[in-house]
Amino acid sequence: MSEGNPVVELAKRRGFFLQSAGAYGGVSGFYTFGPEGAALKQNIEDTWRERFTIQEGNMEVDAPTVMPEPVFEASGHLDGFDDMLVECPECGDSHRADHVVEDNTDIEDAESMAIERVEEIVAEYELTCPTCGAGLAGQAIQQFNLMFETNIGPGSSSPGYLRPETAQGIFVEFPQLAEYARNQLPFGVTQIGRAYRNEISPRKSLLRVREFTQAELELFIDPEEDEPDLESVEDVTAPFYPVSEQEAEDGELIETTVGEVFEDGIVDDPWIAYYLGIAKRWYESIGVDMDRFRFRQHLPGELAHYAADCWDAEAEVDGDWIELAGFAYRGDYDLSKHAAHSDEEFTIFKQYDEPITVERPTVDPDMSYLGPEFGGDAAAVADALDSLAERDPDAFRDAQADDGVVRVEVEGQEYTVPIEKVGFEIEEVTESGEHITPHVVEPSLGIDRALYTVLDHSYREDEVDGETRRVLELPPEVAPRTVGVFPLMDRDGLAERAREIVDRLRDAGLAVTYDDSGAIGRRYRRQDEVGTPFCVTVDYETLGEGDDPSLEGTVTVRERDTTEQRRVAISGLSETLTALRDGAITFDDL
RNA sequence: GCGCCGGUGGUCUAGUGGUAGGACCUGAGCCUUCCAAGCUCAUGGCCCGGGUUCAAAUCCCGGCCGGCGCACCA
Repeated sequence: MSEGNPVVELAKRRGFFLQSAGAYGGVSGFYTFGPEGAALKQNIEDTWRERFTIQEGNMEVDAPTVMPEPVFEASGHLDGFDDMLVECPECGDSHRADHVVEDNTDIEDAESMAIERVEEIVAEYELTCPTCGAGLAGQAIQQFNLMFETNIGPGSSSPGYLRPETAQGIFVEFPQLAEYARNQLPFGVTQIGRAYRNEISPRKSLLRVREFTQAELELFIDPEEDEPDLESVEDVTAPFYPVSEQEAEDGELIETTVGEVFEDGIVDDPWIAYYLGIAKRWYESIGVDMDRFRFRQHLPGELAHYAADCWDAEAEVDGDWIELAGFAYRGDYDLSKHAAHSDEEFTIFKQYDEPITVERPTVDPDMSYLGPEFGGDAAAVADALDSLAERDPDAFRDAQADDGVVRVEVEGQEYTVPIEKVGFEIEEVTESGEHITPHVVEPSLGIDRALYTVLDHSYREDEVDGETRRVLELPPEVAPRTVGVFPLMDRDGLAERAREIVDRLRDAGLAVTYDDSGAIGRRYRRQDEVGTPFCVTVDYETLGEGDDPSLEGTVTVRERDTTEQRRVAISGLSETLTALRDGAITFDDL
């Protein structure tokens, strides 16, 4: 992934990705996908959509990348994404100031404190640099927010942020999305889109960037009722790296099935297990090497505070394990947050099997009395009576026996209401169900990292007659183009015939490239480098002018990985290539 | 953000205080009946700004970008 890496060199040279705005010196952490990369990325997204949206019966949305500030107040990103950095005056190292405080004092949750307060604490406790031990008192703490900030409309009265994850765009629309799902759990909502994080130090090519594409599924479930179809993935095998192995001296990967890890309690939640199985199949299908892939459980310290359990999909790239995806059980954290901060309900009405009858204390205050008596506070008094009835119905019974008045407190002031003006009753009501806040299961994937991993894992170098042959062994389904069409030579009508074939194949919906420049071998090599799985060559036999007249109307189809060739009739060529691309047949079936 | 190292055509690189050469790639032509063959020609470059100097791509300073290490990665 670093400079001098042959995969990065190839990616730049052949148009997979390049650093953006190079004409202006470049900008760190932003990449442009070139023609090959954009096609590859689109194909990867299409297969994800097929697997996680269509096959799962979920619905896809497309939310804005800019959201107003309250959304991120509710989600916790406004505070949680704010880092406090303090720089050591001696050694120059920067550290998280809140971590320094929490690690060296009894103070907890320094993260949520004001900057000034943390500065005071650092001075009070005479805290020192974790690296060199120099005193940090008096050092200014710098605020660094990972979110890109902007303004919505003129002026700065309406701040907005570029979303740091796509998920919030789904959560905030939950009330309407539940309606679209006819208020039936479970339902899943997917989104593929850009997210933005103003990283301090982007590194390692496409693996750590400031703008990236996420593919996320938010599955809303009833935690008491809904279960995944685990049977459909129980035989999927994958390497698992649970906490116990990570903490062991000689911990190792456990190669086993999804069914087993769930049975053994290694993966606690059935939904997480289910999506690990789905995701493993998908990563394999797009060309991630399963010998360099694993599912790693989050260590206790890594877990977000609301997450019961979390697993990452990881791939080995250049000797490092990088995170490709996270699978988290988020509980009702997200929906509860938005319910608390917004004016909407983020619940689903869940019907009981049988309606139940309950006794419920109610009040129906006489507003024609309360109004004149309490003026502007009348409504608040009525509310207070209402909640008192729910909380402590005995207060009303006592009032009847006692002095005949009910006492409530509104903003510190006591009000007394005659019991006969309260309208207190114990009602028998029939309830057919209750409002529940669904729990969220979230598989969240990084598309750019998947793309980079696929490039890295599919790259191969062969020696052929002393020459290096570079090949991207991309699965046909995701390759930027499915087929290259060449005339054996650019004369004698071969090129014209080849162009006719290009048109036919494109009409059939295939991604085709045409090339008649230079020797045929060079053209094969060009396609090898960008991962085109098949090449079609028009030769003299095609025209009926070769040694074997029976081959008229046929072309050679060459397979990238073996460089073997088979003759195929032009009449069935588009069907054959489509079947090869979709995996309906293999090259050996020809 | 800190430290060290670096930045020459699309890619990989040589090089000097007097404005640059190669290889590959790419394009045109010739040749060529299946895996980067050959010949001819052509396109294309010293990261940006400032300083020193008669003269800077070269030396110095700053910036930008990259690699590595540290920190960060909710």
